Amino acid sequence: MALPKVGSIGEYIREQRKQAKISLRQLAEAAGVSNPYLSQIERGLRKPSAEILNQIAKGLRISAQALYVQAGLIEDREPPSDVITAITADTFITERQRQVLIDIYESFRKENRAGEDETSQNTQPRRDSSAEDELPETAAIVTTESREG
Amino acid sequence: MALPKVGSIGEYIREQRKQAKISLRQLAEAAGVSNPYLSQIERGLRKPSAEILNQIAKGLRISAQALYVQAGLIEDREPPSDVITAITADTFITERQRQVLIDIYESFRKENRAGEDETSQNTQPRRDSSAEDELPETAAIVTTESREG
DNA sequence: CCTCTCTGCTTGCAGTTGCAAGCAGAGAGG
DNA sequence: CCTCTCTGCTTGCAACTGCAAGCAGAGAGG
Repeated sequence: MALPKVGSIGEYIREQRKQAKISLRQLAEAAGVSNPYLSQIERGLRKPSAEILNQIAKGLRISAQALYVQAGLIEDREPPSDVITAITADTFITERQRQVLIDIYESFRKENRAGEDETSQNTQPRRDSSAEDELPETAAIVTTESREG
Repeated sequence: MALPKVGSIGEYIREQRKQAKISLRQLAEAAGVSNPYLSQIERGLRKPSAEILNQIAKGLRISAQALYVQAGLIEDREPPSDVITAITADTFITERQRQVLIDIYESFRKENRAGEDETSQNTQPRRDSSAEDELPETAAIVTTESREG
């Protein structure tokens, strides 16, 4: 772990804690680490072990993975969409059906990407509700494609 | 990190080293850790940090992730083989879209189950070709459901 | 016999990790 | 004013981590 990373894991933790609106002591207790130590970690004075990071993640209710990434323990691997992988590997449906499912899935993601671009200009992203509004149109498009295909 | 896990990380490392047919000193050098320390790790006398595990993984030419899993730092994320599980866990699409995909997937499987019952009476299962014949009907049914839903 | 090289391990130690005890400041309530 | 509770931080210290120096055994070659 390079020193720059350690500095940023502390900042990251403090940032997450502030977002969660809890005090240092509250997080320390929730995480099961001492509050002075947590303070030192946040200020970059100490380099916590993976186990401590795990505990802090639990206290913050975020994934330990996220903290490991910030701490430089692992690389940030954007998982290739598990859905596509799963569909591709699935043996219970035919190749044609797999392709249909993948097309639908990608169509959904494309719509959500477009939806996110639009909502990013609003005050708050309204992800679920905007997707619900768009869903009927999406299904119609997919249906048309299936018939032509 | 529970103690049992530490014990097994050492055994795992020794095992991998034996498979690679290199001596403890050779691995230590390749990994950039001291050989006495590596010896202690292999025998479970010391609990190495994630950074040391990273170095050892490099020396062994295996993924650090594998060692982290053995050490209990992260969970072994088997890529979900189940399409439903993958869809459920996907954060790129909305809950509603997830449900739609799951419904389609289950519909496909249901049709394939019926198709398999018919083809099982034949000499050889002709899964792909029979599925292609059935696909137009399947798509029509799905389309109807989507519009009604 | 010897020396040399390799093997894995022992041991002492410096630096690091994580904690307990406690400090100082801010705010609330009597 | 006081006490109390909360806040984040300081500090001393025990235990741990990782290393350097070195040991002992095995095998090879002269």
